[in-house]
Order: sequence, then structure tokens, then C-alpha cells
Amino acid sequence: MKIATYNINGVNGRLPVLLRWLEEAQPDIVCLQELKAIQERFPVNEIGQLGYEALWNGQKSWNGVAILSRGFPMQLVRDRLPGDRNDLHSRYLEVIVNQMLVGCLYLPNGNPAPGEKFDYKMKWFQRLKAHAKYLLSEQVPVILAGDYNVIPTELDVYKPESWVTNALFMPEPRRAYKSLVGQGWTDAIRHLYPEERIYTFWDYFRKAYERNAGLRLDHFLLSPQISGRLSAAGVDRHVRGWEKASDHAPVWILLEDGESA
DNA sequence: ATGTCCTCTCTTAGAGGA
Repeated sequence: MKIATYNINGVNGRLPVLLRWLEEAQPDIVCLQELKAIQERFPVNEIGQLGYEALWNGQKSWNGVAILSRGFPMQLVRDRLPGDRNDLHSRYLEVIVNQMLVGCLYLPNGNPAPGEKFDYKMKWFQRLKAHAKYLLSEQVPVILAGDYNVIPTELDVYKPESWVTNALFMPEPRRAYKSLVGQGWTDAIRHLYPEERIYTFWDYFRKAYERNAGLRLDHFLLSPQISGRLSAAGVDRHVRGWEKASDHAPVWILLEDGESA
């Protein structure tokens, strides 16, 4: 089965792009981030016409996450990251689908750093690590997919030196990501392509896409109970070149069927 | 500093966020 994650950067503003990509890529399950739409304005009918059911968590103006599924019924597990009742951002959604637990996440950007936003990012990261550790303790197939807003290593950025003071690449979030993965997760893209420069985001500024001045921000983390089924992964980078495209490109993985699936 | 593009509003221009 094919599972994808895509920071859509405005699900209504980019709906033609999303529908075109869904028809072309034919994913079974999709994690979306940055809906930028209130709950009532999620385009459930247009997406439904392509055969997808959806669960989503909207918010006015910012953030917002959704999970789409075609042919595999979804069961909502949670629509908040545990650990802070006062955090009202819509940045996390977790479902059970096809005997897997899928978490869709949109980690805070954190800029400018230092500052309140950076502090919020790091707190959110700590909560994610705590929850991820709990999920690993369940010893079940888990996929944590989304926009982590972290450039993990120098291999994941076209020009490391120009990002050293940015919250996407500062030592603290990079350490947090490394420590998260170190709990026992497999970074799917990096696992299959240990040496390659692979980007998932190209800034709108300064013709970044045309220059391939990209970043790898969108990641799939797989628990040990599912990582052995990983057979392929990639980035649909051409989608970034479409008219009215998001600044991110869709990222996908292929999984072999599970024993009882 | 700048660049671009989304959403929302004290709306058709500017602010805030990324």
C-alpha cells in the first residue's frame, strides 16, 4: 500500500493541485498539513468524489491536519498531542487504519529563534517524543508522518551555512529529531537513500525550485513492527513545479502487505 | 534585508505567518 504526506499550504487555495496529484499518484492513505481552513471549510465533497474518506482537524487561518483513506476504514484515536491542554493549535491527528496506527503531524516552525515561537516548538517536540515513546511501547505498526519542520543533517539542505540561525536547522531541534529517531524509529527516506540529497520543500523566494535550493522537512518515521515492510519511498518533486503549487512536495512510501492485512 | 504566497480583516491593502 502507498502512504503519502503532503504539506498542502492551504487546502482550498490549492485544491486543484491536491485533486490532480491524488488522481495521478493514487495513494491509499494521505496525511495533509497546513489546511489553513476552519473545520467547516474542509473540501470533503471534492475529495470524497475521488473515493477518499477523511478525518480532519481544522483551525482558522493556520495549521490544520487531515488524514485521507481510500478503501480502508479509519478509526479516530486522538486529535491532539497529549501533554498540554492549553495548546489549541491543530497540529496532530492519529487514526487506526488497516491495522496500523498513523499519526499525522505538523510540528511548529519555530522562527524567529530565539523567542516564544522557538520555545513552543521545543516544548511541542518534547511532547512528541514522550508520545512517540509511548507508541513504541505498544509494539504495534506505527507510522508518524508529516512536516517536522526540521532539517535533520547537512545532507538535507542545499546550503547549510545559510540556515544555521534558522529554527529549522538549529542544533537544538536537530538534536531533538535525532533523539526522537533514536528511540527506535526508522526514517524511511534516509533508510532507503542513506547518501542522497533528497528535498521535500523549496522556498517560494528566489526561484528556489528552479535552482533546486531545497530542504528535507517532511519525514516518515516507522516503528520496528512495520519498518521491515518498507519497499520503496520517494518525493513527487514535479508537483512543486505545478501552477499554484504548495512550497512542499508530496512524499510517499510503499509498504508490503502485512501478515494479516 | 530581501524575496513569494497563503489567509483573514477594522477588506480591495495590509498584517501575520511560513
